Parts: sequence; structure tokens; C-alpha cells
Amino acid sequence: MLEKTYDPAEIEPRLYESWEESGAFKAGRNKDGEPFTIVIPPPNVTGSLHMGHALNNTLQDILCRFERMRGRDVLWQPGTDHAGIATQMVVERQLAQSGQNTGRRELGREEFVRRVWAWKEVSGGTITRQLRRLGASCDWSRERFTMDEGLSAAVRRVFVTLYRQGLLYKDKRLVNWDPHFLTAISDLEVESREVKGQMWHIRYPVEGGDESIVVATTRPETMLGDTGVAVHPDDERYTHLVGKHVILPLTGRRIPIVADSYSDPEKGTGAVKITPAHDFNDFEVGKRNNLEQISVLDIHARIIDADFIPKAYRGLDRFEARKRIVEDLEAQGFLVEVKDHVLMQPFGDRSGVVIEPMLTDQWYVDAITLAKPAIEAVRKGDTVFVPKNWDKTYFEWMNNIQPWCVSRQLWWGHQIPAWYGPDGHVFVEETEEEASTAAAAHYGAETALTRDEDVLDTWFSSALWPFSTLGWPEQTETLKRHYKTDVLVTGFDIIFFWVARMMMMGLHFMDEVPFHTVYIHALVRDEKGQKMSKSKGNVIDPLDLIEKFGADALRFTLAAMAAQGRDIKLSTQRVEGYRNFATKLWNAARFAEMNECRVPPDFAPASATHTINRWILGEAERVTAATVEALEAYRFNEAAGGVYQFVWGTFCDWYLELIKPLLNGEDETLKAETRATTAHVLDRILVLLHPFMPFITEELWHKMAEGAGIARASDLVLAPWPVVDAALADADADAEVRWVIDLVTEVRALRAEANVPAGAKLDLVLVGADATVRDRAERHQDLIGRLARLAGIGFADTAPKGSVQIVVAGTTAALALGDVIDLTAERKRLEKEIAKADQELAKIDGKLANPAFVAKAPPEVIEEQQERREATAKARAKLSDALARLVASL
RNA sequence: GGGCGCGUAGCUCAGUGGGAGAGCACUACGUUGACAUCGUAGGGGUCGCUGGUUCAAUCCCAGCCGCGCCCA
Repeated sequence: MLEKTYDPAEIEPRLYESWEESGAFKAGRNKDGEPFTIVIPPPNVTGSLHMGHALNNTLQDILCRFERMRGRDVLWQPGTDHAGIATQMVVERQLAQSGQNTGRRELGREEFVRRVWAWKEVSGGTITRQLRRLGASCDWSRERFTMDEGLSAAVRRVFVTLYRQGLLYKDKRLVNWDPHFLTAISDLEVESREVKGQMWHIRYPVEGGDESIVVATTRPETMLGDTGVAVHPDDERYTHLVGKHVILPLTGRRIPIVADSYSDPEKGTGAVKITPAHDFNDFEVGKRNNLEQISVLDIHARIIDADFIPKAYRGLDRFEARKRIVEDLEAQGFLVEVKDHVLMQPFGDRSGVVIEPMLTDQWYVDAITLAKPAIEAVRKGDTVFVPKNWDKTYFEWMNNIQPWCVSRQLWWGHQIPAWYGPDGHVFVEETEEEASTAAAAHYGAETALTRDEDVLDTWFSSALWPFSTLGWPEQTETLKRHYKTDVLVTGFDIIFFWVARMMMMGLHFMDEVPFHTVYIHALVRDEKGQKMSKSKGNVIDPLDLIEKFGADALRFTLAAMAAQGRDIKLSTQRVEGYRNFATKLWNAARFAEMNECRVPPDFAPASATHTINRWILGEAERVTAATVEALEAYRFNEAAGGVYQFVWGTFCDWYLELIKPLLNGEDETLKAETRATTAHVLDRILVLLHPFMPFITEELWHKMAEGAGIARASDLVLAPWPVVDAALADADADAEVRWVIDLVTEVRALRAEANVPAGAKLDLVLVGADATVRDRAERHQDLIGRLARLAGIGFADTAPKGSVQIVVAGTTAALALGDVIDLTAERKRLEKEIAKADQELAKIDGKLANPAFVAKAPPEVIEEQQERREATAKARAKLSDALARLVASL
């Protein structure tokens, strides 16, 4: 016997363990099945589960469980990401907090990396444990880590291959430099924010004469590295100065005035200072005009110690230097004016400090070349985005892609497989031995090499994830069988970081797209629509919700809210509501159990005879088909909503109520059929709900069988998904039950509006009922009586005196209210109903009277309108009859 | 400046070229041996505004207003 209440906290962990032990999630278990493959977006190894993960993995799990039941050989490939900068940050912070005053540099690279690994060992299990708690049916036996042996080998192979193909190279260019972490970062890791600053107008004297030119800048301190002044070629104010030189204040350096269309005559003074080594635009201007590139900042963004820089500024922090330089310019009369100015300033997304464009040697991937096939693949539809619109975002980025800076001056990550000889010659090889061999060949003798200190951008290894996790560069069976994968489920925030790069790498190395579908889901926000963040303190921890309401409730909530194209504003109330849904299901199962419902081995739904049973069997097929259709289209919310409505609104609210008289009746054959049907439909519900609510459904799957003394062929997780049997739909049964439901609903509404005490049983008379109605009423009078609280159902040609009338499907039903009738209320009700019908009629008549409508609308629409008009008119006539009679009796 | 998206019940949100929906909240009443984490019923909306297309627009198109996000 099922416990009175459902306790997810007890059930969920136990069931997960048993699934994992039985190998239910293992790929290859079902060798005959067509493969279905999803690679998990690898969470940071030292992270913990947040709401975005919960959504992301719930959706993947729904698909995996659905396809597994449908007979596919499912591989949900799990794993974690080493998350270079993020993880290094955490460990550095720990070092700082340990109070031992040892930073990573004091520790040394080897020891520091050892400590990061140690931290990974300690905390690395957290997120995978939490994914299990959520119910994620990953094949954990295949769990990977971006820095494990195999994946590291893949990284080296890709690096070396791209290098040899000329698609990866070392270059001295401006990069986004993070002066806090002392590393280069990619464009994507830079956040531009609007900042209130100033615009300084500085006068640069023109060489040989009294003239001067005023430049406007937001970064006066970089003037130490100015190597030119640019004016627009068409700007007549300055034409005569082009080709001349200015003498840079404070340093006295002599720099040229050049014409370049980069300067905007409308902005500032129309003249700009050019600092090629510290500004991306200036870098380009400098290249076009052959200007020198002079770096004036060190890696900490302090003014360097160099001869050409006045002593007073050497070693100053950039902001301090700005202050001093502005003061000095003012003192010496070079500062013309200072204006408040709002500018876009780049910040490191992790460090939060102002990013400095710096001229450094870095490794770059030729993304422009790699992007071409990746763009084409989406254009051709080899990979489709769902919702479709996201392909625009993808194209936008890919069409404007820049060389990808992949080197990082960090310690935690894949060290770049490049070695340098004494003369700086570079050897790019997969191993140190190969590099040594190459060096020996190059120099004609054994030569000591030093390895490149840098590591690769974390996303470099993530980009290989769909094939590296399957065994590449080895040509494994798994790789052959499961690449390309099926669908990638992810948030839009990493389309650039990850999706685009997987597309490029997948196409380049596997010659095939990594997935046929990219399902982009929403962002989970708090109930006010704010992005959840630690600093705002509005983070809802999915594990708290799981603890409180169960993983099933959280999963169902996320699925039900995962409508395409809109963010999810999560409220606890909603989760609570779906917890109640789980309880409802539990209680429905208890009811079935109490009534000894079970599916006999030879049960054939098609042979069911009773209308109620035939009706629910047809409905069950319909909801099954709808669920499949919705899931195949990634409409999670529709799938969830449809099943919810069926379980609560159809099965519990009506079917279970309708069969109570049958189960308590005398007809044993009918009872047996009804029990079988109930159990059959309940089983169906468990199957349909399993992808969404795996725990409670699995529990009931077993508990119901136990109670009935039957054995299940398998756990629900591996049970076969039903093939829809459309032949079970029975239009007559549908119409009949619909009629019963309408009648009961109408009578209930009437009772409530007429303030009939809940306990009072009334007589119902069907007026002028035809054979069909009479037949239906007689057949179902017990249950109609029960649900509508009737003493009995009779038939008559006219409504009994003093009765109140309603119209159900064209037939007048009279309720003898006797003393309990509230005549005024009843009159009001009838008038309201009539008014509603009149409004409706006016609307339809308006349409039908319109010749254009009759001429142009499709025949079926016209017919439908005519039918509606007739039905409404009939009902209105009966209502007004009833009203007339009522008024007469007053 | 470029791009994407959103404005539907008090709140959170579905949805559709032809009869406005759900959950929560609210109100009233609770009875029938699954369920008070429940049941029954009810109130509540010119579907942001203005035009256009159409026989017909909440839905398609344009403009406007308000809001959000991404990129520069």
C-alpha cells in the first residue's frame, strides 16, 4: 500500500542509485537501437549547480530519457571543464586567504599546478553529484575532463595540425590585456561598460612656427607613446599641416601629422593623437601611415622605465600617471580644456579591471578561414538553430569574426606545445621528444629547448568536446557511432564562446558538423526578471528547491516554463504548484491501488466496451501523440502542459470520478474492464511523465506493480515508449462523455449560482429529450447523479412548474429546486445567459450578413458559423422560455 | 549606431488569421471513502497605441510609445 504522502527526499536519491547501478544510463546497452547522442555543456569542474545548469540539464535529460524509452541507443556524454582562469582564480584566492603570504609566483608553477589539481580532486565531485541529484541520466562511466590524458592529446593534435596548416600562428598584435591576471584575454572576455570620464583637449605645438594643433583624448597618459597626430584628409582646417610635425609636450619627441579618415571632423577638435601600441583604432591608423609602435606600459599597466620617458612618470600606475600628466600639461599651458564625457570602457569579465590594449606576442587561430565552412553549414541547414532566430546571432558573429587569441599567461590549462631553440626558432610538436628530434635535425645537433610558458584558452579544448570526448584522435567505435551528435542544448550566452567554435573545429577535423540541432534555451531569472547574481543576492539555489519540493517538481517547473524565445522568471510558488501536481499523481495512484486496478496480461484496450473506458483510452492515445509531437519539436512547455492537463484535468477530475460508480457496482465484468483500463491509463501516464518526473514515476511504476502482485518487465527508465494507436479514438464515446461532463458542469454551476446547499439532492428532468439524449441519460444516470448531486433523472415534454432550466447541448434540463430556489438569483442568471447569447448572435449575424464574408471565406468557416448560430439561437430560445416561465411564476 | 526580442487577467506566462487561455492570487461554498499539497463554482482582459493588408487581425505588415538583451 502506498504511503499516505509522497516523500521525494526519501525516494529520489535511492532510485538514482539503483538506475546507475543497473547500468540504465550506459550507452551501448541497446546495440540495435539507433544512436542518440548529446554532449553535456561541461560545467566548471570546481563549480556548483546553479539554476541555469538545472534548466539546461533538465531539458537534456528529458530528451535523453524520451529517446531511451523510444528505443534509441542513448549516449549522454558527461564531463567537466577545467575552466582555466576561473579555477586559477579560486585557488589563488585560497592562497591569499590562507594567510601564508605566498602567491602563485612564490609557490612556483609546478607546485601551484599541483595545488590546483588537489583542489579539483576535492571539489570536482560537487557538480556531478548535484547533476545526479537532479536526475540527469548521463553515462557516468564515460565521464571526461578537459584536462585528462585523452583530451589533452586531442588538444595537442589540433594545435599542431592547425599550426602546420598555417591556421594557427604566433603574432605580435594588440591584445586585450588584463593587468590584474596578467594575461591576454579574448574579445569575448571583455565587457564594454559606459563610464563617466573626461575628454581632455591638449595643445600640441607644430614644429617650426607659432601654430599648434589641439587633440582631444580620453587617455592623456598614453601621449607618452604617441607616434602621430591624425586629421581627416578632407578637413580643410588642417590640410596645410599634413606632413608637418608636432613636438610632443612633456617629452619633446617629434611626431608627424598624418591624414587619415579615421579622424572624425565632427568630433572633438577633429584631430586625434595616435598611440598605436595602446589603442586598437590607433593601431590600424599607425599601420596605414607607417607610424612607430611605442609601448609605454608594462604588464601591470605601469609606466615603463625607459629613456624616452621623463623620469617623473616612470613606474607610475596608469591612473596616477594620468593625474600627473594632466597636472603638468596644465602647468605648462598645454591643457586647453576638460569636458565631461561618457565613454565605453573595456573591463575584464572576470577581474573587473580596466583592460589595456597591449602589444604582445600571442598565438592566434585563423578564425576567419575556419568560420567559412561553419557559416556555410548553418546556411545549408546541416545544423539548425531552434528557435531559428538564433542563426542570425550566429551569422552576425561569424561574419565579423577576428583572429582568435588562444594563448593565456596562466598556469592552469593546456600548456602550449611549442618549444624554442636558443635562437628563438620555434618547434611545434605534440611531445617534447618530437620537438627535440626536430630541433636536432634543424640545428644538426642535440639542442636544449625551452617550452612556451603559456597555456591555451579554456575554450580551445571545449571546442573539441563533441569529438574529443568520443575518443578522437583515435578512430574509436564510439566516435564512428556517435559523431555527429544529435542536439546541443545550451544558453544563448555561449553561442560565440562555444557553439561557433565547436562548429569550426568539428567541421575542420571531423569534416562534419558536430550536431544537427542547436537548441537554445532561455536564461533563468528571478521572479522580478533580474538576472541572478551573487552580488545582487537574488540567487535561487536549485538544490534548495529540490530539497524542499523534490527534483521532479523543479524539473517539471523548468520544462513547463521553457517556452521558446522568452526568459524564465522563476518563482517558488510555481515549483510548489508542480510539487502539488506530483502529490496529485501520487494520490491518483493510491486510488487505483485501493481499487485493485491492474493490467491483466491479455488486456486489449480495443476490446473495452464501456463508453467511459473507451473515451479515456482514446484520450490517452491523443495525449501520447501530442507529447511526442511536442518533444520532437523541442516544445518542452507544450509537452509538459499537455500531460499536466491530461493527468489533472481529464484523468483525475473526470475519469476517476466517473468510474467510481462502476467500481462500486455489481457488474463484475465491467469492474474488471474498468480496473484494467484505469491501470493501463495510469501506466501510460507514468510513461509520458517519466522524462519530466523520473523519480515519482519510477517509484509508482514499481509500487503499483507490487501492490497488484505483478512483475514489471523492466524499470520504467527502460520501458518502451508506446506506439500511438489512433484506432482507439472513439468519436461516439467522446461525444457521449462530453455530454455527460457538460451536463454535470452546468448543473454544478447552476447549483452554485442559485446557492443550493451542497448537501441538497435535486431532481433533474430532461425536457423533450430525443432518443440519443434519453439513452445517454439512462445509461449514465448513476454517475451523473453522483457528480451533480441529483436525487434522480426523469423525462418530460414540458418543464415542471417552479423548476430552473439550463440548456446542455441543445436539450433543456430542468432542476426542481423547490424551496431552495432563489428566484431573484435565478432570474439574474437567465438574463445574463440570454445577454451573452444575444451578443454572440449579433456577432455571428454581422458576419453572415456580410456579402463579402459569404463570398470569400472558406465554406467550412461559413458552415461553422452557421452551425454556431443555430446552436446559439436554439439555446437562447430555451433560455428565454425558461425566463418567461420563471417570470410568470413570480 | 547595428541586431534580436518582449508589451495578453492583480502577478507569472501560454496561445491562435475565424468562438480570449493556464498556474498562482482573489471571492463563495465544501459534499461524494485517492487527494485540504484537495474539491466545486465565480469575478476579473477595448490581447501597448495608431494606421495598413484581409471577407475577417490579439495574431500578418508599417509607424509610434515603453521595456529587456547582444554587438559596436
